[in-house]
Amino acid sequence: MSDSVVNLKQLSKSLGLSQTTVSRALNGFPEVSEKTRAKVQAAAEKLNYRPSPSATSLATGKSRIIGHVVPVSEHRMINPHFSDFVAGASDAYAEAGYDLLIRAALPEQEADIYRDFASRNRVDGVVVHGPMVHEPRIKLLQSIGLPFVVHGRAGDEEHSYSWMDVDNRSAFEQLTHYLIELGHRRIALINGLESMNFARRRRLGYETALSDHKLPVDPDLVTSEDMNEPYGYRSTRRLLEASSAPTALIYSSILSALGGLRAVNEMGLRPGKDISLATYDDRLSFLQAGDGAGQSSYFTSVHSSIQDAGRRVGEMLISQIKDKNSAPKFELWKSQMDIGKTTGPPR
Amino acid sequence: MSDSVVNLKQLSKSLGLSQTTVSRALNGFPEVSEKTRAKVQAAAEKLNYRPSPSATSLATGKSRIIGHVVPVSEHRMINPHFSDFVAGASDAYAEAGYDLLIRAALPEQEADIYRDFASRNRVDGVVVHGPMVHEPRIKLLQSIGLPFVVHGRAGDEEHSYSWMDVDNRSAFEQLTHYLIELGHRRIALINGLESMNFARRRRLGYETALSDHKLPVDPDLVTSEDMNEPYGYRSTRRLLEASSAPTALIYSSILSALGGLRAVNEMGLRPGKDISLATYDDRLSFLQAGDGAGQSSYFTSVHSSIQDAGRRVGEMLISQIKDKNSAPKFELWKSQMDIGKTTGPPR
DNA sequence: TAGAAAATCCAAAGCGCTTTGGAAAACCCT
DNA sequence: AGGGTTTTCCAAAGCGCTTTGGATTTTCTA
Repeated sequence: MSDSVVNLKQLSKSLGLSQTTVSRALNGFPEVSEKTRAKVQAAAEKLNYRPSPSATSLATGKSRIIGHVVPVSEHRMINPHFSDFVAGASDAYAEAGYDLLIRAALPEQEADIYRDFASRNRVDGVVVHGPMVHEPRIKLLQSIGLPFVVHGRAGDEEHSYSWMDVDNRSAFEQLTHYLIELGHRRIALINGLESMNFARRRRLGYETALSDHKLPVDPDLVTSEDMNEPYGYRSTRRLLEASSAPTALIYSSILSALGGLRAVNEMGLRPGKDISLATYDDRLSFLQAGDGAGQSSYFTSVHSSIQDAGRRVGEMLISQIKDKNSAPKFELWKSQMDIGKTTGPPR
Repeated sequence: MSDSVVNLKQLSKSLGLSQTTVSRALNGFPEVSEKTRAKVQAAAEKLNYRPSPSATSLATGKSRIIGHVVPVSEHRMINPHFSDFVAGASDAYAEAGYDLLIRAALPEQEADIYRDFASRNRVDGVVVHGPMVHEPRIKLLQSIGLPFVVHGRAGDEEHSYSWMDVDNRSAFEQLTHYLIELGHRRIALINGLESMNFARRRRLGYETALSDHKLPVDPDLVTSEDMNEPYGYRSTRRLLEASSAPTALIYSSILSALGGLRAVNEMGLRPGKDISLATYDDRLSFLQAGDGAGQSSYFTSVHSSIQDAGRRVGEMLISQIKDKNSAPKFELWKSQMDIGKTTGPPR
């Protein structure tokens, strides 16, 4: 309760012990008897002792901080998926006694920031967000020697670093497959930016399903942009107003799906009847029903919680930091399919 | 380019100067000649010198980190407005050489975290998010002596601390007023949690407008919950299916407005014709059109960019940290009204 | 019970920076 | 040129922790 600030020296003086012993007692070293350890812990509690992070960090070379650099594009668009991911990650960090540090950066500054992070150990490790098909950050971080876990995967060398990803390819294959079986022949894909690896994999899955059914791949039915609501609206309108409109649309994000839904409604089309909509769903918390109780979702979707992903990536990174020279770990999550009300046989 | 790590000692040895002089040269102290300062800076650049944050922090007692504690509710719902706010704030921080630290916490842990932050100066200041009507954090932070800026305001004592807020009350008064002038008599308010101060002010504005026009305030037309999409959907359906349904609805967030739109569409009502929808709009980046070019918005709304707010709050906090005993500063932003396509005279 | 082994503790040296309190050098004026 | 300023620099003492290398005490073994 007391807000007085005690440091190690004062604490050990009050105990009549050396700083060494007190430090060791508190940090669980074996060369201190359980009796004194208990005494020390009690005193620390009572005097409200909290070690200074900067002093600890200076002495150990560890900061107990995980870095996230968030790429700020020219449009200052912040990826809303980021907040859910971070919620999960910071949860894992808090449990392990780590803090989360964020630095906003233009893409071209990112490399320099990593160097800065590492050279003066401001952070003990970083999470790499949004890996591209060609991902220079991975080699950079490896050469710097800064521990990292990638959320997603880069296009190549999947075994030289740790990552956690969902099976985007099979998710989209499954979704497309389902629509084809319903009878759809012209299916559009409102994809994310295909410089991103996840988007490329999704497209691959989509095309695989089409090919499997001997259906043509029409490039006019695929769009690729930053996944937000207006993009979903805009591209849906454009596609549906074209001469040979698709009968089904697959969205790479529920945000663009919401935009698509708005467009469809505005055009007087009934989802699931006149037009079919399906989407990938990151289970963004602010779009989820609060109760969560078994009510089936509105959109037909494949889903996987990005918040859970954040937590898992955080855990993986921390365990990697603790055991520095452990082998890279990979985790590939399957996403769940969920039939909602927005799909049906074509008219 | 070189990844070698040089510290002050090595740098000063290579220059044939003392650590004192080099440190002073780099930190812009006047007691060093411009000639040596230039020499020092050149060498620092060449050797890629970066001061160690923990050492600096230990020596100065300043961490150059701003703390944000994000309250994690039981539902693990992360406020999506948070990501945009943080984008703006971290931008301001980056400019001033500060980093942003996030710690996830259950509401009951928050006080302890502030104490922890301050006692060992892990952070130099904090941003207080989501102030309640009664806000214990303010007194706590004042007693601890940790600099802070509130995003929003608490209900009382507005002059003892720094804050930045939008004029929620007049914004909602204006919106309600507009709907009344269009001819609406039964107007619903889909509000945020009214334990939050901003929601209370919004309701006040809404009620003021009604009273000004001698219209009754019907508690059945007001709902109060966490602002997300499903909430908007659910409450809209419920309200519109009731015996004496409103002809217009005002939403406290564009997320619930999107939910409301979904409900309305599903019921076969045309927004702006059969039913009027208006909303407060935080200009969340992922709902904004990428081009931004003068296209009028879809929703009738009052708006103010929460990202800009984040940047401003960040700036205010940093200036307060730099000038510790400056008087509290307040900023009240007016929000802009924008007539969209979702409102019209009642049927 | 003596001697060795194990358990327990400590003084002091860092970690990499800032800053105090001077000292030395350079400059300025009459 | 001599005195006082002003400028320029430095040695060393912290900041609050961890950790090395011993010293001291206790426990165990025969």
